[in-house]
Amino acid sequence: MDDEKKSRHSANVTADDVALAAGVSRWTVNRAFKKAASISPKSREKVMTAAEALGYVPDLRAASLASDRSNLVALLIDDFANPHKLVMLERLTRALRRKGWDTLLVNTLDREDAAPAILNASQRRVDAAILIGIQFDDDVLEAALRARRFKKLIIFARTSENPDTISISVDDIKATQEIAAYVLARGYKRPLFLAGPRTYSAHLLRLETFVDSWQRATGDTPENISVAEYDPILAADAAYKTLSALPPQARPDIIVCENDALAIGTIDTIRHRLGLRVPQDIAVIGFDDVPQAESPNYRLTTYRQPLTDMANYLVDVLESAEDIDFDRTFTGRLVTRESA
Amino acid sequence: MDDEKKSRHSANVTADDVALAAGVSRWTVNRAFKKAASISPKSREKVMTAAEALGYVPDLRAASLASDRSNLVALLIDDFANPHKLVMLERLTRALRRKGWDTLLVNTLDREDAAPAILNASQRRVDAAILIGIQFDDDVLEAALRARRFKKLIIFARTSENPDTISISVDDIKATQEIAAYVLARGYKRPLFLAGPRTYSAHLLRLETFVDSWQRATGDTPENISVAEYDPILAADAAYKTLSALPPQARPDIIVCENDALAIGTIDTIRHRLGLRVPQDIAVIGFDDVPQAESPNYRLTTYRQPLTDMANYLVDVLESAEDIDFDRTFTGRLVTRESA
DNA sequence: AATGCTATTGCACGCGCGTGCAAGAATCGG
DNA sequence: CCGATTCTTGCACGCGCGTGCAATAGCATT
Repeated sequence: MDDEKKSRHSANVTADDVALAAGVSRWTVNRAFKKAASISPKSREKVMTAAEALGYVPDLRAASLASDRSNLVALLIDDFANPHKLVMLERLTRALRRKGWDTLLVNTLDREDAAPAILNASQRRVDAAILIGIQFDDDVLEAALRARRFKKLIIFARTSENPDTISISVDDIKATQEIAAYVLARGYKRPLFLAGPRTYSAHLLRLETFVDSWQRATGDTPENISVAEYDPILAADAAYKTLSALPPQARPDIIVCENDALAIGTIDTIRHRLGLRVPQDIAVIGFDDVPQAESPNYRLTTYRQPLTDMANYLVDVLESAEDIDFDRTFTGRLVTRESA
Repeated sequence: MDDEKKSRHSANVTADDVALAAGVSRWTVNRAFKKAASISPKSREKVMTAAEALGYVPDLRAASLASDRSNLVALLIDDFANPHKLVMLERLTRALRRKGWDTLLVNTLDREDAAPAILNASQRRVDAAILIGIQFDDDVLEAALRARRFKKLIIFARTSENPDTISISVDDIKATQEIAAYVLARGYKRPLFLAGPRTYSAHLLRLETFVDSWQRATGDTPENISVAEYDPILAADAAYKTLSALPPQARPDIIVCENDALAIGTIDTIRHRLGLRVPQDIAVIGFDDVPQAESPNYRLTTYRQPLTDMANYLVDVLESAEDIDFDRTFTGRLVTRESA
């Protein structure tokens, strides 16, 4: 109709149009779209029908600009090899969306692009950044902190000693102690710990805790090996190399893996390349409880993190305004299946 | 300093502040941040140093609002079980970011929340929506189309007959014919096709093509079974049920799977639950070439989609303004390993 | 019917930047 | 050294909505 006023932009229907159609002011229109607004049921109804007819929905960019609150978080991820990340993405996006938050997915795998990507997210004025990657401690984390626009920087499912950071994770020490106790109780004698990259101190926690617990209980120091990435293929190779070099009587009777990705690669290797049985010849324990762990072909004993609770807590943290110390660890549980 | 004018909002440093510090106008400041802007090297430098000192970066929300171009795409995904999706996320986010696009991750797994989530993305005025899920044909796709704000609706790595949609995918027919020819050439006699959900017509393409090709070449009609989801666990169960019911001489000598997730579950079952060898007793072929396929434990023969090319093409589509028919299929290649 | 109170509504101003054009500065040939 | 070009720069106006307060309408009470 009046396409004069629609100057440059492709005739967007705006709150003004709806206001005109509904016979109210623009502000009433926008109020109709907020749940906790003071508006009479009548006018809300009028507005809504008019809006429906015109195909109007509020523009979140403008809302964000005006309110200085974007309801957007950046999800930084640098690990696309571990299927468990997919589970985390699902849980996080779901929990966030439930409370009206949107998720900007930022790929920081390529270290060159990581800093620009983070900067870019900050230019979208995200309200927080969530890290669910691996190698964040160094450059990436620093870049994220330097782009000082993140009101909150949350490390999810990993501990971090950085004080500028909110860490939401499972209690690794408690978890690993539980695993060690289980291994002991089941009568295993020669555990081997298969760890991920050793570069970052936080990653050593499970390894150290396991070694400590075992030493304390038995006096023996368990062997351990580590791989450069959390990759089942690398785990498979590392396990093969170690195990095939050992005479049968010197073989570990259980391999405790830092996570399920490593555990699955290990099981595959034990069976196919070494021709041994799991758990009869060598048992395996993982960590995370990925979907595959439940498969009849793995039946992996593993430690499940309460991801949903953690995600919900994360959203609570986002919503709360105070600037207190939000760090929190959760307790998961050992899921015992047939692999150990 | 002058915190009077910073009224409600937490003293954001804006282009005006930088302009003041650099002794230029606000417009010059913003020009300095666009690569293709007419600005003298001198003033750009002045602006940049001032910006650096003040910690200024342009606000993309405001830019988007003013220009009616968000440089944001919504990535709709409803499948978090297949690790291949993680690879797709990596490739897509990388290709997009390279050209200045950001990615909004929208979880449409929960059918209840799918429509609101899509609506919400449209309220962020994303420039396009990309679907990389599975069950999109019906409600979700319709919801996406109904939220008529997506300038482009792209179906990635899957064909779609919907005319309002841009489909970027691998040529399934060609690919499956190549697989069928390979199976034939390797001398297999009794193939079994393991398919995914049958609900959506597009998914039947590989199955139908394989059956057709095989019939044409041999006169025989291959058996086929299907599972309700692309889930290795379901595939494992289905394969077990079918194979264990068959006497050895009636067993298929090769199982052609609609994708790698199914193939991996199948291999696990053949080995562990049936105690048979791959490929000597039963060979297996997949589709996608997930990272696991390369593992020494699987060595899966599979069909690799040129994901990077496809992602780059997708970005090209986003950048081009014309409203032509962008549908395009790519040709991948059969990666032969030891599983078949 | 007047009064007092609360539930609704309207509005001025601002959020930070892009567009398109016009004014000003720099450059060049003769 | 001057007028003609070409670069740079500045600016009015608008993008669509939120905030906080003032104005108004609605309602029950006496």
